[in-house]
Amino acid sequence: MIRIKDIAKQAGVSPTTVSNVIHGNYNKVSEKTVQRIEKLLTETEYVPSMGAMMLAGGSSRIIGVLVGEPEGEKYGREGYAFSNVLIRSIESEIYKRNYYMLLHFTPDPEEGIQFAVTWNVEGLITLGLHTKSNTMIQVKGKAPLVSIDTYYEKQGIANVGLDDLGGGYLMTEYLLECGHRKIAFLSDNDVGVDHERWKGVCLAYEKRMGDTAGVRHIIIPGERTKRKHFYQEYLAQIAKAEDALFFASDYYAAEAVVRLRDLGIYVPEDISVAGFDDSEAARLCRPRLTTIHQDIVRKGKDAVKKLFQLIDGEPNISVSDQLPISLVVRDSVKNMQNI
Amino acid sequence: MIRIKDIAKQAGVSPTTVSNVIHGNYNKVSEKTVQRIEKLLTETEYVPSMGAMMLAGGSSRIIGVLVGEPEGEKYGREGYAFSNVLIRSIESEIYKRNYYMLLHFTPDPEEGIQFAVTWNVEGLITLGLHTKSNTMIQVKGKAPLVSIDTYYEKQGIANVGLDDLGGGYLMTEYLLECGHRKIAFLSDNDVGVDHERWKGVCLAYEKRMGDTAGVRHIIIPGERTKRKHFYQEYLAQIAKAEDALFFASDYYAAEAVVRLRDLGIYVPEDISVAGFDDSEAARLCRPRLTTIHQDIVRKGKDAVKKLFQLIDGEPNISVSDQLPISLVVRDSVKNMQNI
DNA sequence: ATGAAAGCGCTAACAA
DNA sequence: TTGTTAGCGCTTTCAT
Repeated sequence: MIRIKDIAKQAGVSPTTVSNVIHGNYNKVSEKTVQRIEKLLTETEYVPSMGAMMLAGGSSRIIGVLVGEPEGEKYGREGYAFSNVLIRSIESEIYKRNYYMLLHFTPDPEEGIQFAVTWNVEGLITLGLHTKSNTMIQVKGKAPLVSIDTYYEKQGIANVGLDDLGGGYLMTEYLLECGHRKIAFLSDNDVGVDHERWKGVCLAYEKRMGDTAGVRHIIIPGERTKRKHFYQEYLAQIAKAEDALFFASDYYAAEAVVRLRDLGIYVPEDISVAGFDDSEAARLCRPRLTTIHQDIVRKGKDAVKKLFQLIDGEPNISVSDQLPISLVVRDSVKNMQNI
Repeated sequence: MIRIKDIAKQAGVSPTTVSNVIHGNYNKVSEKTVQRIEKLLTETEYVPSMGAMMLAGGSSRIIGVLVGEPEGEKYGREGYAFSNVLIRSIESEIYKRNYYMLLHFTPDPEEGIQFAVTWNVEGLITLGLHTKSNTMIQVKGKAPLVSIDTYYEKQGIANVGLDDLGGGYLMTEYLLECGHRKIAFLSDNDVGVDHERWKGVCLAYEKRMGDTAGVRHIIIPGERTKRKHFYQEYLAQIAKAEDALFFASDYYAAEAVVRLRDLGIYVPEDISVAGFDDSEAARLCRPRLTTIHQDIVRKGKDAVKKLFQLIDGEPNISVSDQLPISLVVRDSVKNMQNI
């Protein structure tokens, strides 16, 4: 391993000068020395020792990314494609800034804090953690924190999320336009993101119909096999009672389309189905899913961007971003008006 | 931040003693002191400074995980569910051993090496990297390396993979049993994993039929929209020419089922389709996919296990592991014998 | 069983 | 513009 000291000796200068060149403090070093040292740096394939940097400078160049798994095996193991795209996007943005991503999966905030302190992370991004957990990390940890898709009572923690309420609203508005009156919103919980979407559903329905009598929220099991049993017991009667089923994710919607078909109920002829996310599942499903589009890659990018604004101490940072959503009309919702 | 020095002062001992307690060198410290110090350690919520450890001890407790993206947008963005499950499994195993996972996405071996050296990683796991890239990292990097799903000309680099050849063999054997004679194997490349699977196809076919005249390998585009165009142009005629289509992944198989249906070709009535992986897509597809099962979580676990065997310098480590596969019969392959 | 002291590679305050 | 120096928190030899 080649050290700054070695470079300094070869160049006949002091370590400080080399350090200055490395960090681009060109105003402190003469043109010539810069060139000479930079040449040596590449020739010798100098690589910094992060341990020493962490110790001496107090800067680790590490961004910790904490991923919770609130619902355990939610979506079955492979429904996590969502977080995978997000993680790729986040890592790519972090790396671009010459930082590194230390990734840990845990729902436990204490574990998260310890993780962050141990590595002296310069910032933290969390996803899939509860409101409380994020708050605890924010309070006890000293690193800047940006959460993704979390809602807070009082503003205060930086978050990048979605216009979830708007998504629920937009889809419901569309379903109503298509003539559907009995609408069920199905999700595996009623907090945070899904709660907002449900609020959007109610809002749109009430605006158009004057009340929320025709709409209901059905909580389905997050665990795959439990959900399967739930559907075996209730799906037929749910389908009978509703005009349209609006799911909180495309994955759930695609799965339901298949389960309905197994029951001899066809989408959209017998019942309409809508999803959320505009994921691959929506395009692969037949009928192709009408859904709400969101840009996951951008979510990751924006989270990293906001985190670095926080790290750089920029003023006037918006605490909470709500990325836009849009309606994607495909084939899973029947337009009753055209009949 | 509380340091060893602080603990030492409070306990009235030297830093050395505290360090010994932390590292479980109990033979060097008296029973009493151990207890007193351990109590202090938890009370004060002592957290080690990794920077100092890296610098002083030379051990980073970091495992680098390198993920390549050889095919760019292969599978569309969200088909990466596979690597997501793997990454979770790997991280969990690493963390259990009190190590940490630094994750970086890059197809470039040079970048990977620099990454590893910068952080002085104690070991490296790679997935989705080319044979050459892994070899380069092995040669130039000094950290132990375990690759996943890579094949090498000469043995030498530790790898955890699958019995891919066996998988191709098993499925083809089954397709033949079902009476299919014209079989196409479809994948987006012909190296490594997919090449082995194809070899298995040929082997099984030749064993049963005496030659490989009825079997062919079709390379489909890895990029989603290109694949779409490819199918628009050729899928109908491919379907006409074959009895069964055996895809290198469930994702591709599920997608093809849908595209075929769009063309009015029904699975399995008009043509049989088989997948590989036994992923969520296989269960969600209708008809449910007949496929080859593999245990991705175990793949991750085994890779980490092997890496630590390497790190610990254990003797007699198998260089290359091939995890078992099994045939999962569902509904996408028609049994012609029963008609 | 315990402690003193040197040093890992780097940064940053201060001097020159 | 360049150099000197004193740590950062920890491990590790070597004394005691």
